[in-house]
Amino acid sequence: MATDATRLRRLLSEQLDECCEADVTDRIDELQGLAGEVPADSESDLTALSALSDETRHAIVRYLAAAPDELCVCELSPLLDVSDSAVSHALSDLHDAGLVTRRKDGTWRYYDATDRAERLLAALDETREGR
Amino acid sequence: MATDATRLRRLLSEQLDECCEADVTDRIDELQGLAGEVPADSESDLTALSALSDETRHAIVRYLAAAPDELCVCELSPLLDVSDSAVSHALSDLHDAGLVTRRKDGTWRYYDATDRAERLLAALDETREGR
DNA sequence: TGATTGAATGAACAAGCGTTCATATAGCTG
DNA sequence: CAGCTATATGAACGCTTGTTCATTCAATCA
Repeated sequence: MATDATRLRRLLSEQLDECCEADVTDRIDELQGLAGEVPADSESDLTALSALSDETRHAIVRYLAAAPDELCVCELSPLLDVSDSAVSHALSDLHDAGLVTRRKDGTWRYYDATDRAERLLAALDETREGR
Repeated sequence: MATDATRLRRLLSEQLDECCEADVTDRIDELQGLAGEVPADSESDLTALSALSDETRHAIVRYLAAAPDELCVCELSPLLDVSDSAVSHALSDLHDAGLVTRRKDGTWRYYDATDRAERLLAALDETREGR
């Protein structure tokens, strides 16, 4: 993290009527203390969000979450307007991101949305701006 | 959505012991009916997820959510190891995505995480794989 | 008003990413 | 085994996107 905090010092000088150097360093420490509350393993969070932010993958997860049971590639493909290969790639990415489960049954592979995926979709649905 | 469903027909022929053409079309209708349960305005969902999936923007929202009150650019910059300009760009994107609020106070602009942002972070935190 | 400063914006380049096409793998069936 | 079929995987091209640098806007104060 950058260490130049000249503007921050100026901000504090404004906020606090009387401001000594200790106040400034205290605030900096306080802010950096927030980093402790930020989860360390944010990488899996980023991959999950990134996976869900693509139109194709998002649609797949929506369908999997809406369906009462698991679906296979051949059921998803007709709904999606991209090639089977693209669906397969998308499902692999989603699986790696922990957003879908994968089950093998003969030549067919069945996929379903994970709890993590459903929680994220619920968060979106429940906070969507009314319009 | 693609209309070729030859594989789907084959799958159904396997699943159902006795399978007539009506069964196939019924299943197709059923699957396409799922589309109705998929939110129409998914564009704002995608922008929100995409905005949160970038490391810089994600960190900003984490800090804003962790801080007891709103923060300004000059308080975020020292924590982030990117230029002030990048922070400003990131905050604009987050604001457009509905993930942060913006308040003007003199020359300073204060930002805070929205409910939508906090719900998404909570969904991530509560479903993170234990490891 | 002119100077200074916090923040926003535009252009532009590099890096990342999603799709398609081609090929490979794995399971069934004869 | 040979052939077929459902997915998976790899390479590669084109588009998107995040950063930096430079500039502009906006607000305060002399």
